[in-house]
Amino acid sequence: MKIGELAARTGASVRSIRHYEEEGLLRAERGPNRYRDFGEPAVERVQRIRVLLRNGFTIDEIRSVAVDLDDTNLGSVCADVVRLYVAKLAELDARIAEMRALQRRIRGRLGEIERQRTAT
Amino acid sequence: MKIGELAARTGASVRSIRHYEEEGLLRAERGPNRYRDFGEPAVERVQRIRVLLRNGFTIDEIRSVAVDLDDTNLGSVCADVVRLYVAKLAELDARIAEMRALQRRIRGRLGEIERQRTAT
DNA sequence: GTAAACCCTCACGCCGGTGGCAGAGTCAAG
DNA sequence: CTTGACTCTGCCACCGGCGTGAGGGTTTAC
Repeated sequence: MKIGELAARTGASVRSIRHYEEEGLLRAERGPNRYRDFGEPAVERVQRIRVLLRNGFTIDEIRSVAVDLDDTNLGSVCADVVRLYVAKLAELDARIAEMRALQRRIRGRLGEIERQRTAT
Repeated sequence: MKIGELAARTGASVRSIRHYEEEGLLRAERGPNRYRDFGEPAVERVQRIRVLLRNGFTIDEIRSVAVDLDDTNLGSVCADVVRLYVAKLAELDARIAEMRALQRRIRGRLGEIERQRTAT
């Protein structure tokens, strides 16, 4: 499929997809007209890349776990990848805890505002 | 306190703190020697700014809820602030759910790697 | 056969910093 | 009274993950 279709099906912008390819996270065939041609698995691959990006992985880190982006090729990861995963799990724990605390603060604040609005 | 101490106590860089002040998130007295002079509450204020930044608020948004950064001055927020808070709560919900799903995926992957390592 | 829609590359801009540098003032200790 | 650590303003440049636009080629639909 061409880049526009991949963009539409993943929610990523065309620009982002080109960026992922430039950065080596994604591979594309090229026809005689230099257009990128992506296979079906690229859809899930892009979605997974975006989930990782939203949650604290950098492009470089994603490249290092690239083998895990497809469901083929399971196995054959090095100790570095394992260490990265373990570190990211801890990071995610911390971020989740922080977000929860922030939610509590905001909810508390909204409650106060509501009480103030009602109590007059 | 002077900017260096505030930086040390909050973990923010001196540069960042100047940036927050320029952006109007933070106020500082100035002595006769143009040095910034922060009060004790600035410590918590900077920490709160950083929590918000890490969790999806932009500088502009933080400025708009600036009145809520201190524990004084509660009350007198406009409807825009309430809308922002409500939207951010939903965003945080989504982000937390996604992070949990990602954790599950990573844990699953780590489990597979472990099984593979053990089963040979 | 032409207009719209798509694709290409190149290259600059944004945000929330972070760093560095210059040139200068200030403060505390020896 | 000097030395070193700190502070000030102002500027320029970098990062990542894109957005945006220029200037061009290709494909598709009428």
